[in-house]
Amino acid sequence: MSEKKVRVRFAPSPTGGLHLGGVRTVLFNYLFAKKHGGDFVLRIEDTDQSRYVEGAEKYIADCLAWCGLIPDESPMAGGQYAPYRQSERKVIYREYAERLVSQGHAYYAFDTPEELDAKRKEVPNFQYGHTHRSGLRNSLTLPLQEVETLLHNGTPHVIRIKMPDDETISFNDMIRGYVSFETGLVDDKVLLKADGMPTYHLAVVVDDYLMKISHAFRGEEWLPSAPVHLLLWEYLGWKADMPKWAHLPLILKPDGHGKLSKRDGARLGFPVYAMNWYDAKTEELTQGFRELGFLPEAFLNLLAMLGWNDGTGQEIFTLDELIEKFSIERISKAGAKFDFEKAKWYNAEWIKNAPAEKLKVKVAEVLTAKGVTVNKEAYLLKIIDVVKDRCVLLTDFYQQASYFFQCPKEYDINSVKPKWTDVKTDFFNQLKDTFSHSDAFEPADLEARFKALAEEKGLKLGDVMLPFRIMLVGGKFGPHVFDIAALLGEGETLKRIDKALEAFTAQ
RNA sequence: GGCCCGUUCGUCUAGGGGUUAGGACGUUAGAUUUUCAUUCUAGAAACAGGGGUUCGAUUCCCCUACGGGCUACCA
Repeated sequence: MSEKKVRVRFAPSPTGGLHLGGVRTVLFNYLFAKKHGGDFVLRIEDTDQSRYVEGAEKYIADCLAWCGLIPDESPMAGGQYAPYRQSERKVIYREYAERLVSQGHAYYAFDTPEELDAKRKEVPNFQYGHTHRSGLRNSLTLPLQEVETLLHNGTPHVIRIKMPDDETISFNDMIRGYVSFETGLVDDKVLLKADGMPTYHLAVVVDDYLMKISHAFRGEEWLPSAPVHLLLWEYLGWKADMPKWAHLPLILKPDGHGKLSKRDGARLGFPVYAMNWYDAKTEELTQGFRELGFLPEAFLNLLAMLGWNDGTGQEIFTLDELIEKFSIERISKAGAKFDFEKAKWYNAEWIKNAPAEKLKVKVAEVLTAKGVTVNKEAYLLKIIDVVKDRCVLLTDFYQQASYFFQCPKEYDINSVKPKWTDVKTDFFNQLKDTFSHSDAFEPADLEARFKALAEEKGLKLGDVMLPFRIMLVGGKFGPHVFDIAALLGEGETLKRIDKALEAFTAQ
């Protein structure tokens, strides 16, 4: 059993955008698989046709691609255990459901949803289980003849598992340790729906078996239905092949309580989905981490730290390091509240530590998207190096770098105009002359000339430094002014002084 | 309501029978930077409560409280 090849799966249902909790589940699956030389498969659980959303499947694949978590097998890439879309495996499930019925572990139930709704209203704490199933319309209560007639006539029905009245079922969760349940308290879950599609409960067991899944990671919200799955593995005769379970702690809302949801992002002003998600039905766009300006490396890094650490205090990890150091034993049990401030810190760290070469394509995209023309790569690289320390998000490069490519359109005029004097006008006019005599146009030389002139004019350095910055940048931010001037070059610097002077001295 | 899971600074967490309970984010105060950011230094800040077990519990056990999840022909 221990020689069994590691195979894990991420099994989302294509119902909308991919939540950060989902990406974390992918990550942990992926890390575990890669660490053990195993396979990572993507399986689409589209058994609920009413919830199917067009485009969601491609979106999920795109998210994984952006993150660099590429499945070894998937509906798109195919694989030995295809198909990987449950809707395309529909015929498979019925056979196993029927097998369970014939073995007495499951039964046909003919109650309509309406009847059950009524029952739930009428009976407090109603459960379709050993306490109530004897009073309902199913193959356990109806005469054999009638069941056969109903079936023969194509009467809509479901197949439900028959939970034992009084058994204790337990297992060893890789994260939580020993967990146990009383079967009498769990209801007879539907296995096969009236439309012939399996529910998650049946499909997950059948497919995990057929696809030889060795370890199953999923959110903690699945823990209560684990006994159903355990029983199914047993009844189907596959117990020896059952994957090891790992129920991941949930990602919670930063404020208040409960699972983090898409709505929280909108409410609190941060993304929850990996990438932008456009809902055609509601015409609603939900912003993603990618579009907000996160690096995929940072996104993965911060997700990994939500519920896992390597015990050393290290917080910045590359994907390769995560693969190397990942271990299930170090996953925490408690849910984690999502902290967007810390998320931004991770991104800032990744931007700060990335070589300009790695950032150039993304930065160029940010700038061009805003209408800034970027054509000289060597220049772009220098600019990135000089401003990346002040960017938290990739989109910050617009504000931090665009003035290197175009003259500021607006000036922080309030910071200069009230204190403007003719002496200053005079100073800057002469500065142009001094600067044009600088041979190299290097920061140190420019600074020396600037200082000498200020002294000559009897101006305090502080009185002209800030105006000079605003002339070149437009606002009170950016690297050292003389570095900026040098990067801009003589022509552009003089031009900007002129242009700003006009604005500063206008009535 | 029932069942299941959980509980160390505001947040993410390390630790684990005897510690000044450590780190990070955020925050506060300084230093550097004649802008902003980075960087650096310092500070405030936590073992939910009650019972056991023990010479000694934050650590082990039980209870309570609190939090979360599930309770669909959704996943």
